[in-house]
Amino acid sequence: MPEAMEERSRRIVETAIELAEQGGFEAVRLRDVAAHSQVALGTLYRRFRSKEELLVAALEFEVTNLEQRFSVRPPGGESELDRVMGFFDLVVRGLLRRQNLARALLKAVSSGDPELTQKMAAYHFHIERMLVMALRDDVTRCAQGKLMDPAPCPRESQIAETLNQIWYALLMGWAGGVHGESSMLDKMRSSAQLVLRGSSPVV
Amino acid sequence: MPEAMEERSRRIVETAIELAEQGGFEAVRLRDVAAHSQVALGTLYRRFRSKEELLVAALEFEVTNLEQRFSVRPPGGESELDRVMGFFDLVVRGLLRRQNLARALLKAVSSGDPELTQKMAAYHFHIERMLVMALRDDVTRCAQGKLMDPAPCPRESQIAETLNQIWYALLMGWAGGVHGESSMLDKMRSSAQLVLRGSSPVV
DNA sequence: ATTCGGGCTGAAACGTGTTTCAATTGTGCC
DNA sequence: GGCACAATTGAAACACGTTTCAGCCCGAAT
Repeated sequence: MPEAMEERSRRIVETAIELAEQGGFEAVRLRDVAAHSQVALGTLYRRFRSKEELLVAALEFEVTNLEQRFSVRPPGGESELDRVMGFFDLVVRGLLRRQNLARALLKAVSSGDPELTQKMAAYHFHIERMLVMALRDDVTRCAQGKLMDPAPCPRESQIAETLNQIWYALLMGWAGGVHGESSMLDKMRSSAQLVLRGSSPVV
Repeated sequence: MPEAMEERSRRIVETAIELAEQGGFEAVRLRDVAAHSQVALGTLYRRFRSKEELLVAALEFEVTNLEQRFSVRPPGGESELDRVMGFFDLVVRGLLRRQNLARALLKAVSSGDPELTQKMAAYHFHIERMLVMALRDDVTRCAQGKLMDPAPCPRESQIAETLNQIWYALLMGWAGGVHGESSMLDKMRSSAQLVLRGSSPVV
């Protein structure tokens, strides 16, 4: 997780992740988090303004993780569609490994708290960056596997943004039990197909 | 407020809507709702299992409302894009009139509660039905302005589902303050353009 | 070493969603 | 009328996010 994070805060976030893995959003009881991370409740609240903010910090953590995996084994494939879907496959594998955590983070994200807007924007930025790279089949790295800014062209931005929106909605549906992971991927594939066809450079 | 709703329940939902209009999600304090609707807290909980369920009932109410407006003044326009955007304009006008309510309902919807899955599916069904009608430029009504099942073809279903997903994600962004209503509509338009281009029958 | 200030602690308190329960009320049935 | 049964009530209690506060600790400045 992100560069500058002090020991204590890190312990808190890690505890939150553990608890969320085990029992989801409700299992992240802040009293427990504080106790488990050997910190007073007041301290926890000094670092994180709310339960949601804590979980969003956990999300940052996990997104860094995803970027790592993405950069190590970038999705290959012949077509843009295949590569984009390769990315979503990667994400789903991560989700399935820790469903409780995933649902907890989604719930935190969708709390609608305007205080978290900025962090959410950053999150979307990361996802869209990976989508652009998958589109291009070109994963440019910096040091330590950190990803570079791909400087997307308008078409790429538009596609990535749209795919990200669709993906977000599908995740929400998955979290609520509307559909399972395979049907989620199916829907994503057909939507992506639509979007990519619609964006193909004028022939 | 669908057909069968008993007096007491209706009063409760209406109170919830009032309070949400005035102060958003947090202002809907169930004790207050109960008091305002002249009902004991226990009664409220007999009818609605949770705050979220109550607000989702309010959403049903509002969707019926929207369908009414939709059916009275269906969005016109030359192209599929124009008509679809006409629908979203309609929705946005409704949102803006009562932003607090809108945000409250969105928050309730995105609680991720699996108990609400069914109601959410119903909600999406209604939205997608209107989208299909907008695509066709053919709003078929039953009695009392109730909408008929348009029996969408696969292409229509696919488009409507995808547009609905994008719309949902944009709404969430709006609720969180990521973008204002005009930029939300802009984004919706460009995404819709993409989707519709991609779905145009093979030329 | 002393002092200062900020963060930490422990514990209590508050607000609100949710649950529980005994007593009451209303309603259909005999 | 009297009865059974379910819904309603009022009030209390519980759980957990959040706030508050008095006292303590520790490192920096003097």
